[in-house]
Amino acid sequence: MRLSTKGRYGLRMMLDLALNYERGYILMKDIARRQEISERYLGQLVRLLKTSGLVKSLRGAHGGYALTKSPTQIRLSEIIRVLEGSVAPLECVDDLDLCNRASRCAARDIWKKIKEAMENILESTTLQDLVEQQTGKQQFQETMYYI
Amino acid sequence: MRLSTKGRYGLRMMLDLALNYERGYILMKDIARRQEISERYLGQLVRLLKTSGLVKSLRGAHGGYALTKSPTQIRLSEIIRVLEGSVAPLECVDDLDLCNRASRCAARDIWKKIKEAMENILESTTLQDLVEQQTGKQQFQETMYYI
DNA sequence: GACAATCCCGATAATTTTAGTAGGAATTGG
DNA sequence: CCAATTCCTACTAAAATTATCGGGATTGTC
Repeated sequence: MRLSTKGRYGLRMMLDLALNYERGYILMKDIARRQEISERYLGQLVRLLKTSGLVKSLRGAHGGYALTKSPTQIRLSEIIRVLEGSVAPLECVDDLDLCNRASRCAARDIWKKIKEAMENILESTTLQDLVEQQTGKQQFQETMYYI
Repeated sequence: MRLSTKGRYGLRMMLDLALNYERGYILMKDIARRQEISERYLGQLVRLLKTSGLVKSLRGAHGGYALTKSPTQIRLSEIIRVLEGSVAPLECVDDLDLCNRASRCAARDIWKKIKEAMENILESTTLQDLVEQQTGKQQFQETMYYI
C-alpha cells in the first residue's frame, strides 16, 4: 500500500508552492533544492499538475511555476487524483465489471470502505491547512531553539 | 496506492477458510478453484499465514488448511500485516529517522492520518463480519432470483 | 509396504512498474 | 544574440511483483 514518488514528491512540491504563494512564480531549481529531489524528475511531475490546471507556468528568463488558485481552494484530493489516479486499493472498487465476483465479494466491500476513508481525509484537507501546520511547527522549533 | 496480490488474494483465501470454518481442513485445490487463483501461488501465500499463526495445516492424504481460531477472533489487521506489512503510504510514517525533514514535514502528517484511518477500519473488522456480509448477500441474491 | 494425495521449500523466470536520465526544442527577458 | 528557463519525448536501469517449476516430505489407505 505504498504511495509512489509521484504522489509523495508532487504533494511536497505543491506544499512548497503554497508556502511561497505570495512570491509569484517560483523556479523549479529552487523547489528541487529545497525538497532535495531531482530537478528533471520534478519538472516531469509539475507538467502533470499544469495540464490538470492546478499549476501555471512562465517560460524563459524569470520564468517559474505558481499555483493557479489560493492554497485555501486546493484540496489534497485534487492533487493526488492527478498524480496517483484513484486511491482505490483495488481496481474492482472503482469498476465492478473488472471482476465478475465483485457484486457478491465481501472482501471488496472492505477495500471500498478504506478508499472512502482516505478520500474523506484528502477531500477535507486543503493546501492551506498544511501550510498552517508547517509554519506552526517551524515557529515551535524556533522557540525551542532558545530554551 | 494499490494493494498487491498478496493482500488481495490472501484476504480472499482467509475469507474462504472462514466460510468453511465448520468443515475442518480445506484443500488448497478447492480454495484455488473457488477463488480462481493459481494453486501454487496461493500455496506460497498460505505459508506466510501459517508461519504467523493464523492458519494451521495437515499434510498428506486428507490434509488441508484451517484457521487456528474462530473467524470472530481474527481481525483483518492481523491478516494484512502478515501479507503486506505496514499499511503506511510512506516509510517515514513508521520510521521518523528515514527522512531528516520528517519532524517538520506537514505532508507526512497527512499520510500518517490516512494510515491511522486505514488501520482503524482493519482493526475493527473481523473475518466473521465479512462472513456475515457475504452470506447475507448470497441470500439476497437467491431471493432476487425468484422474482 | 506401495501408492496416491497433499503440503512444503527454495530457486528462478517473466512481467510490470517505478524512478529516474538524456537530449534537445521552444520561449522569454535583457 | 545570449542566458535562463520551461517543455517534450524517448529511453533505460533497477526494483518489485507475480508467479512457475522441480522435487522433497508426510500421511492415510489398500
